[in-house]
Amino acid sequence: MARTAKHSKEELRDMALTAARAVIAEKGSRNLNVRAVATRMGYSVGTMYNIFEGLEELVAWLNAETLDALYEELARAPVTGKPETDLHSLLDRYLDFVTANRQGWNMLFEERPPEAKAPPAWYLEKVAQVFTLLGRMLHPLFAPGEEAELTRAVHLLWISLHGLWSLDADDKLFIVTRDPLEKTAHDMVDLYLAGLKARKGH
Amino acid sequence: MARTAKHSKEELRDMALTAARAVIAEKGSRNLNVRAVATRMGYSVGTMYNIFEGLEELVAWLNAETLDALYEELARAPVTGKPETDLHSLLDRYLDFVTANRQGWNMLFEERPPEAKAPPAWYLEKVAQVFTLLGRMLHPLFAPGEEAELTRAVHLLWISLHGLWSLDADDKLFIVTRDPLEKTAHDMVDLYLAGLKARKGH
DNA sequence: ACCTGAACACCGTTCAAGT
DNA sequence: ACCTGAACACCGTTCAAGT
Repeated sequence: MARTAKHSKEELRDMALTAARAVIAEKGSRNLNVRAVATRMGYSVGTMYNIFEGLEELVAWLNAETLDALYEELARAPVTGKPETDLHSLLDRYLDFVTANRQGWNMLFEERPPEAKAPPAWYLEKVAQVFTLLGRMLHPLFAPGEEAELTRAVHLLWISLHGLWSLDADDKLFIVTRDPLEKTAHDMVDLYLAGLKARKGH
Repeated sequence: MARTAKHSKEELRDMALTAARAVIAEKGSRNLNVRAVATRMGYSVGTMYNIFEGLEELVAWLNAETLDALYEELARAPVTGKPETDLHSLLDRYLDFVTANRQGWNMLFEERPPEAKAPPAWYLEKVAQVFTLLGRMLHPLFAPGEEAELTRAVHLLWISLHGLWSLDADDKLFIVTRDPLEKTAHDMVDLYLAGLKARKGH
């Protein structure tokens, strides 16, 4: 029943990713499994292991696509040079993206390598890109030569927002507050801006 | 081979929780499973379902114990009335606890109910308790009648720290920064305090 | 009433066998 | 070379059968 290769490996990978997204859309990311993807793309289980090292790699590819889409969305945010304006409009794009890509977004947080395994270089790069965006927006709040402080501020803000995303992805935000995600995100940025400006005054 | 009940249901539950902690200590929380716990406590698989509704309930009990131990540790933090001092010493207890209870701590973040299922009342209470502690410490920074603002500040700070805990639990903190958890936590609190004081100045 | 353990329904992954 | 699908090694959970 074997067939001659009708598709290149890249095509097969795309087919698998498309099939995976369909499965997720239908049954949720928790019910994503190798057999369902294989069936949907019209191949057998074994072929999945020809395309990917295993399920984890398939998920990694999905997450890479999600991160790319996110960055594209964020990079379109305007930079006026006014940190308040810029950060809030960046945040709005973040929030729009999260709303529009619920399942994919949640899957980013479900990634849990079995053992402490270093993430691939491309992953680190994608994260660094987002940091660069934030850094550009916070830049006016810092004097020349304060690059270390700027970097630090970006990291702290990112970690804080991560707390918010992560609670939201787990549907646990309501345990902390009844306020909507959007309001909480903007409040958090405001508090950070206040703290950073106070620091500048020194 | 059935035996007459030598243990009450409470005793069985304690035995199961102890066995579970032993399994976790040996093989990690990801390798916790019903069969391993049953074997270690000297009972059969079926008995586990006599004690608990399922694996998830066992994990919930473990997490409840962890949260209790955490609160006991935190509640011993001194309250001098100086927010800077108090918050940082609270943070130190947090960090000590996390270091001393790695596995249990991580498990708190792995909890992922299959469907959006409301957490039990006791869970909400335990979280609210921690908020109360934080609120007591931030209290001096707010004028009388600003209770809503105080509550808001507590929530935002808690969410931010959650971002830090959650990255650390996933062994992903190093992606953001090479600074140790402790330093980042204290820096975050400092930035918050700066923001809150700036607000007060208005 | 309590406990057992075989059995069921799933998984991810492997691999000998087919074309 | 590529693909298949049975088989393996695990899981969580159930339940008829034992005491």
